[in-house]
Amino acid sequence: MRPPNELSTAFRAIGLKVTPQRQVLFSLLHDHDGHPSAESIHLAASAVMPGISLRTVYQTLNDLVAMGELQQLQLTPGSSRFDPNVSDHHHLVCDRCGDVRDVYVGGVTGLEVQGLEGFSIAITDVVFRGTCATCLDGSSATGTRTPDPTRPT
Amino acid sequence: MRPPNELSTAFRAIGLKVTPQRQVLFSLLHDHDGHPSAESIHLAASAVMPGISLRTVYQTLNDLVAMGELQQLQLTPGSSRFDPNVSDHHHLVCDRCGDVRDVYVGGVTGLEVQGLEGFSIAITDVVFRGTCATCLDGSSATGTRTPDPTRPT
DNA sequence: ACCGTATTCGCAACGATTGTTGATTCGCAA
DNA sequence: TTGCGAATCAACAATCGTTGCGAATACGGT
Ligand SMILES: [Mn+2]
Ligand SMILES: [Mn+2]
Ligand SMILES: [Zn+2]
Ligand SMILES: [Zn+2]
Repeated sequence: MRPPNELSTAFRAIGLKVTPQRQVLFSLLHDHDGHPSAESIHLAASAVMPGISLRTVYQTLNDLVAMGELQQLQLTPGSSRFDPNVSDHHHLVCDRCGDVRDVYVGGVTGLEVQGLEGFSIAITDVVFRGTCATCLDGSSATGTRTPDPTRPT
Repeated sequence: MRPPNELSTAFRAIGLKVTPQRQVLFSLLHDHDGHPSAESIHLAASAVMPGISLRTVYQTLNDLVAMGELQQLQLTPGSSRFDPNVSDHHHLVCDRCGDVRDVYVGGVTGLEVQGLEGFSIAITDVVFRGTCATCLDGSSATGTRTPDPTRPT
């Protein structure tokens, strides 16, 4: 994501106004290297600007995604994750704790794809799923993912 | 996914019962090469067995996923897609119509990953996003994806 | 055939996200 | 500086996909 001042210009350029709420979000997202959900962004924003509504957070996130300043990720069931890093990178997803981390991958353009049949590829997403270092250590301690309570115990 | 008779044996082996509803689902999923949602599976099942509940469909899909007979995919916001193809393959996702197709990819194990830092990779998912042949042809005709009605027009 | 237990089904409830509406505020171009 | 349209908020309602719950029913090992 570009820095707050450039985002302000970009917003005005397409007829969107630069409000205090949006500035808070610009700033929060700009120096954030994680993959927060809308809810957690709202929480962080509320600390800086009490009273900011979740509705407004969603609105601005949607705007930023539409402008290509923010990436929206669907890596797990449940809520979307938003990624201020729009450079060419990929993701590690921990099965245990749900953590998402950036990873840089070489050789993506060299993948041999069979069966394209006229499909025109715009972007390639690589997702590595497994277990993060933290969850490997205390091998059953720190995980925060809940088990399936579907079946009787 | 394995054929219905083998699934029946596998279900009984872990203490799950083989009901008519489940047999219908086994059969429907076995010879299905697409990536249906729970809803569309329920629709197809209802044609064969009127009255089968969506709840039961979800239940059995979850069982099959837990057994590794079915893959659950989160490719887009919205509903999960279920994939009876559990062989080593990857996916094409059309941005316009939402269609999902199988694709076989070589060179996945040769990807150079930087920044693993102790992360242990179990599986690698590659998702190619772009435009399918059908949507490229009638270039604005066949797409069935709805635009964002978020902002005033 | 019997019985314990898994399953089914319908409905309620859930989490995430968006729609609405009206009153109020505010950004910003002219 | 002023005026207009956009944005916010509050307060809900609604939607979608999925799961929880409980009473009735049906598998299947014996
Ligand atoms: Mn990222
Ligand atoms: Mn597939
Ligand atoms: Zn972890
Ligand atoms: Zn298409």
